[in-house]
Amino acid sequence: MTNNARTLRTTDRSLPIALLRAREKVMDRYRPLLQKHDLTEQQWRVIRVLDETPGLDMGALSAAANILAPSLSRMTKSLEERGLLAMRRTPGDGRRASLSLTVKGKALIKIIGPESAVISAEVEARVGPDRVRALLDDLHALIRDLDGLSETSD
Amino acid sequence: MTNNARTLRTTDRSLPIALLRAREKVMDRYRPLLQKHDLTEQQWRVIRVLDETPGLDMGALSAAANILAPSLSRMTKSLEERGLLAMRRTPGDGRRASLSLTVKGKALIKIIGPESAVISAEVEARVGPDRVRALLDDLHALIRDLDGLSETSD
DNA sequence: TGTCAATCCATAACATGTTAATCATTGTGC
DNA sequence: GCACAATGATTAACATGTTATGGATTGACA
Repeated sequence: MTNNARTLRTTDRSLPIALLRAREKVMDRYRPLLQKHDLTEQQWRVIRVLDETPGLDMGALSAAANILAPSLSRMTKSLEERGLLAMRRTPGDGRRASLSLTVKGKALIKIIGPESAVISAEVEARVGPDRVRALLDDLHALIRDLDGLSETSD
Repeated sequence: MTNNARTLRTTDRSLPIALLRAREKVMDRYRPLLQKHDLTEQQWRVIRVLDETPGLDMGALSAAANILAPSLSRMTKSLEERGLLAMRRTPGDGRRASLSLTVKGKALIKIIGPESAVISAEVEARVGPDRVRALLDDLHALIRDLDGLSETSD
């Protein structure tokens, strides 16, 4: 190996890689469900967020669903064509768009939601509910601690 | 909202979403470095893994770097063209490929590795070394617990 | 009120994610 | 030795990630 232990970390102890692998392992459980309904995980995220908070604009939705604006533009277009969400210009501001689920979109939530909850319960049962809770808290704490992109201490 | 608390989880308490957001926050710190060297994070992962374990075949590299085989095929082709890695057919088995870094690839590790370690140290300082360690352990435990794709308990 | 920067969104271009299908090579059973 | 399944890698096709750029609307301000 080119490097030694004092410089580059082993991939095994790399935080980004561990987070990626953990996420993939979890998502593997949900993928069959989403596939059954012809949804990508990103599309499902958009729909869920819009269910939680209808009327969001692209910027807010992008932040809430963790999807970059260019991807979101493409996605909303296709989801609109599928009749799952509606997009209209804001009355006051012609630049801004207001997004919300259609009846069909809300119906999808009602169908997939419970099935998704079953999978979540399975994961919790396997990992342990308390450990899942603790992990969620730790992750949110990590996010808080890293907030502010370039505020290094020096 | 269409759902209630007993069915679909709030995006805030969704494990996949939390893992995604945490990962993005961490990666934001590394992105400028990689960009400076014209590498994507995936390319960097491939290079690191090959540094750790030279001679891997596509399947093993795919698993170790968490990159699906089709993506990896494209990437190795481009990385080979850039002179960073070398690929040759296995003597014994004409299907299999053996991948390893070139001198130029190893040189890249020597340059980026220390800079990457600095960023890791910054992240640790911000989050707390013990908490990072605990989080890594928890993530690996999660991965272990979820191993085996469809082994539900019923 | 006309100019100009700022804001919000969309598009472009290329890399990767994802599933399905294909191709080449190897192993198996007969 | 030959058909045939199995294996490892690639290709195809479409969706998303990512940065840079463009277009339209708005807001500030002289």
